[in-house]
Amino acid sequence: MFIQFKREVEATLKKAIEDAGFTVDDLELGISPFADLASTVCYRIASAYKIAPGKAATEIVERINLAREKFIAAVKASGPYINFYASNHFLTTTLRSILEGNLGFDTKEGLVILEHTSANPDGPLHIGHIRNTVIGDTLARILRRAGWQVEVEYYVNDMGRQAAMVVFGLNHFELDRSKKLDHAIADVYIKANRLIEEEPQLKSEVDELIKLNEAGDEAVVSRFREAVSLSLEGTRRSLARLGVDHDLFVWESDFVRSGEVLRVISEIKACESISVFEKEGALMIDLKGAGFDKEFVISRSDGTSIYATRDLAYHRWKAERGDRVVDIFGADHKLISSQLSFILGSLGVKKPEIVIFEFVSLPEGSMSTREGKFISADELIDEVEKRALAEVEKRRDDLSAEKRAEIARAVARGAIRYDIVKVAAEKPTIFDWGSALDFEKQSAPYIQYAHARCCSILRRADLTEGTIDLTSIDLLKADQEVKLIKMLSKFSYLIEDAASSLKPNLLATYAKDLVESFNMFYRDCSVLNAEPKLRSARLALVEATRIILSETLETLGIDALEEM
RNA sequence: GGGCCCAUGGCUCAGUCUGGAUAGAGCACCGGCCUUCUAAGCCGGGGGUCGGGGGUUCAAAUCCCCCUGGGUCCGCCA
Repeated sequence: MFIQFKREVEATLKKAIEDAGFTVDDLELGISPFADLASTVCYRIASAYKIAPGKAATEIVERINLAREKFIAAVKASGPYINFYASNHFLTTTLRSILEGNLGFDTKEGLVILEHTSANPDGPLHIGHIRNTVIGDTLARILRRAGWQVEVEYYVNDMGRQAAMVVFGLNHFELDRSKKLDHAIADVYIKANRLIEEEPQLKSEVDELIKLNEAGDEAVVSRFREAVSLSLEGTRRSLARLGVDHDLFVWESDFVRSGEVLRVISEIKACESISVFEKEGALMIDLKGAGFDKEFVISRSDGTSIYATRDLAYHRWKAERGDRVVDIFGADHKLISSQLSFILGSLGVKKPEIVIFEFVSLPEGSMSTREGKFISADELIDEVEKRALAEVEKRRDDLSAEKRAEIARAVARGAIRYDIVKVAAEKPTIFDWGSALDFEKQSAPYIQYAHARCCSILRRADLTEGTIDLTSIDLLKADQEVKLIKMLSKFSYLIEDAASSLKPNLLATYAKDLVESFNMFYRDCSVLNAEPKLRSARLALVEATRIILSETLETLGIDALEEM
C-alpha cells in the first residue's frame, strides 16, 4: 500500500510545485527518519530560483490542500525539507488489504527466463556455487512474487573440457558408487587432473574425447551423457535440500546437435557490423572497435566449437522465448558475458540482464574443485543441520523426534540461504563457519522465530471460523502498532524494488527490519490480555504480520515455521 | 601492463545506483529482563578521521580524479 501512498504524494507535490511557479524534473522523494516520505527538492529550487530553500518549502507547502487526499494526513515544511505523513485511513486500508489477500502488486505481462547455478558437472556444488544458486533462486521467487511469469533454467555444460576430463577419469579410475555420486565424480576428476599433470602426453586422449563428442560419435556421446548425468543427479539432490528447483535443464550439446551453433556462426559471418576473420584455422571476431582490446574466438582451429559460441546459441534461444532474460554469473564471467551481450546486440537479439556476484573464498585462499580445495554444499548443510538440531533439542523436548528434525532442516536451510542472500552480490566474501552457524539476530531463525510467535498468539487466541475482526482496527494508534503497520505496507514496494534492481539482499534487510518492528510491538503491546476491542484489533495486526512474514520468508525460500 | 569489482567500529555487514536533517545492525565485550502472548527474544553501555589524498557542491560514506591494499578477468578453458 506504500506504493499507492507514494503515488499520491508524488501527484500532490508535483501540483504544488507547479502552482508555486517552479519547474523541476525530479521530486526527490525518499524515506526519511523524520517523516513517511520527505522531499529535498527545495535545495534544487533554491539554487535555480535564487531564493532560500526554507522559503521555497513554505511556499510549496502553503499550496497543498489535503482535503481530497486519502492517504496523506499532514505535510510540513521542516526547514528546507517537505515532510509527508501517512493518514489513519492509510493504516486501516493497509491492514484491510493484507487481510483480504490484496498485497498491492501491479500485474505484469511476460515471461522471464532466469538461468542460475549451471555449474560444471565435475563434482558436487560447493559454497561458491550456492551463492549463485541462492541469489538466482531468490530472484526467481522475487520476480514471481512481483507478478512475472518465470522459467528457471540450468545450463548443463556437457561439451566442455571439464566434462571430458570426467569421462577421461572414468576411463582410468573406478567410480566409488558407495558415495553420493557427484562427490564420487569429483574424486575421479581430481585423480584425472593429477594423472594428466604427471603424464602430460595423455592430454591427447582428452582432446580426442572432445572431438569425438562434438562429431557425435555414438559411444563417446553416451559416455558423456552418462558421466554428466551422474554428477547432475547429485547436484539436483543438493539443490533440493536448499529448496531449489529448476523448471528446465538445458543441455549444451543439444545446440551443437541441432545445428544451432553452426547457424549462429553463419549469422555472425553474415552480420555486417561484426568483422570475422580466420587465424591459423580458428574463426575469430574483431571486437576492438567495440571497446574490447582482444579478438574473440568463435571456433577452434580443429573445427570444434567453444563454450562462448554454444552460449550464444543458447542465449538466442532464450531471447526468442522470453520477454526478459536474466543470468546469474560469477565475477570470472564478466568479460565474456559483456562480449556475449555485444555480439547478441549486433545480431539483433535481446540482450540478457546479467547479475554478477563476486567470489566466495576460504580463509586459506580460493576454492578449486580440480585441486579438491572446497567445502561442498552437502557438507555445509550437514553441519548446519546438526547444529540446528542441537538447538531444537535444547529447547523443545516436548516435540517428537521427527518434528524436531523437521524444524532443524527448515532452520538449517533458512540459515544458509539467509547468510548468503543478505550480502550484496558485488561483495567478495570469505566463508566463515561462525556466521554460517549463527542463529541469532541477522539470521533466518530470527525471522522464523517471529513468525512462530505470531502463530502461537493466534493459536492461543482460539479464534473460531473466520473471526479476524476488522471493525476496531482504527484503535491501533500506539507507536509500535503504527510503525509495524507502516513496515507491513512496504512489502510490495520492496519486492518491486528488488525485482527491478535485481538485488535480492534488499528483501533480506526488509525481513530483519520487519521483525524488529514486530518484536517492539510484541514487547510493548500485549495482544491476548488487551481489552476485547483492542484485543481483536491487535489480533488482526498479528494476522497481517504473519501473512507478510510468511510471504517474505516464502520469497526468500525459507520455511515459515509455525513453531520452533 | 590494461579492464572490472571490493575497502564503513576488534570481526562480519547495511547504507553508495538516485548526494541532503544525528553513519545503522549483528557477532564479540560489559550490565540488566523469563510468576506476563515461545529468552532462537528484549533493554542499556563502551567502541567509527566511512582505506589514503585531492576535487565538485550550499551539502560527500555516496559523484569525479590519483594512490594503496585485496579479488577477478584479459584469442582457440568454462
